[in-house]
Amino acid sequence: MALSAALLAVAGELTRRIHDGVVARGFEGVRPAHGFAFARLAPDGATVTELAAHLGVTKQAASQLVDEMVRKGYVERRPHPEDARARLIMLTERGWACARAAEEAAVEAVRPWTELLGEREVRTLQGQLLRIAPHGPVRPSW
Amino acid sequence: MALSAALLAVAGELTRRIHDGVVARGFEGVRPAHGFAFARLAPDGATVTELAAHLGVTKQAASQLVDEMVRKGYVERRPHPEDARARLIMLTERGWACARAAEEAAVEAVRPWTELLGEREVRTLQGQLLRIAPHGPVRPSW
DNA sequence: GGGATATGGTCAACCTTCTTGACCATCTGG
DNA sequence: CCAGATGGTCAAGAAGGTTGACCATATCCC
Repeated sequence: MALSAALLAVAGELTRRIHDGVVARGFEGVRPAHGFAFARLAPDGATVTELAAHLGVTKQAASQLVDEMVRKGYVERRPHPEDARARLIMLTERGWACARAAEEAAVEAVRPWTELLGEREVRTLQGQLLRIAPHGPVRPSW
Repeated sequence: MALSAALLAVAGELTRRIHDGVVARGFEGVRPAHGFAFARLAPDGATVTELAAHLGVTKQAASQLVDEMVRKGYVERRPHPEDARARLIMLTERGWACARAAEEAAVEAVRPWTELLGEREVRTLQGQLLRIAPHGPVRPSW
C-alpha cells in the first residue's frame, strides 16, 4: 500500500508542478486536461472523435473541450481534407507555444529528481515505469 | 516528458486496478475518493474538518462525501467525545471490510510488478518515489 | 447509380461533484 | 461573561462530464 500511496503522491505533485510551470509562463485558464489533448493534437491534428478516444471520454465531452480551447485561442477547427463530415482540430501558434511551455515545465519539474537520485537512477526509474504500464490511460481519472 | 507520461500512466492504471479489485470483492458504488477518505478515518476516526484538510477540499464537500458514505453504510457520524460542536466520523464494520478489500486489491495490483522487475527492484522503486515526493497531495486532482 | 446503414459532429437536457456564501451551535480567551 | 474563533450544515450555483436526439456525409452492397 505504501508503494501505491507514494506513486499517487508523486503523480499528483508532478501534475501540480507542470501546471504551475505552464501558468508561470503566461498561459492562464489552462487545465491539465488541455495538456493531454495537446499531446494528441500536436503532430498533425486530429478529429474530435479521435481526441475523445485518446482522452477516454465521449465525443460530446471532447467537443466541449475543443470549444473551450478554441475560445482561448489554443486550437482551431479546420475542414478535414479527406472527409467532409469531419473537422481537423489543429493547434494554433499560441497552442504550440503552450505545448512548448508544458514541455519546459515538465523538464523543470523533473530536474530536482535528478539532483536527488542522480541521472542514472532517474533513467532506471523511467525504464521501470515504462515496463510496468506501457499503455496506461492517458487521462487518469479519479 | 516521457518520464512524466510514464508516471501518470502507471498511476492511472494502478488506481483503476485497485478500484476494480474493490468492486470485484463486492463493494459497489464506491469511488477512489472514498478510499482516500478511509485512509484518514481508519485509525480512530476524524472530524469533517480534518477530513476536508486531508483531502484538500472544502469542508462542505467533505460533508457531502460523508453523507454519501453514511448512505452507503461505510461510515457513521458519532458525537465527538470532547467537543459538542464536532462529530466524529468513524468507519462501520462494512467500512472496515471495504478498507481491507482495498488493501488486498492494492497488493494484488502491485504483484505483477514484482514478477516483472523482481522484489528488490520494486523496493528500490518505492524508495525512490518516497524520496521524490514524501508529502505529495493525497487526492491528486486533474 | 442508389438506397440502407454506419460514422463524424453538434445541440440540449440532465447528473455529479465541487465551490461560495450564509447561518447556527459551541468553544475559548481576555 | 461576552466577543471572536471554530465545527458543521443548508442552499444555490459553476464546472465538467453523460445520455439521447438529430443532421450531414461516407460507405457498403445490390
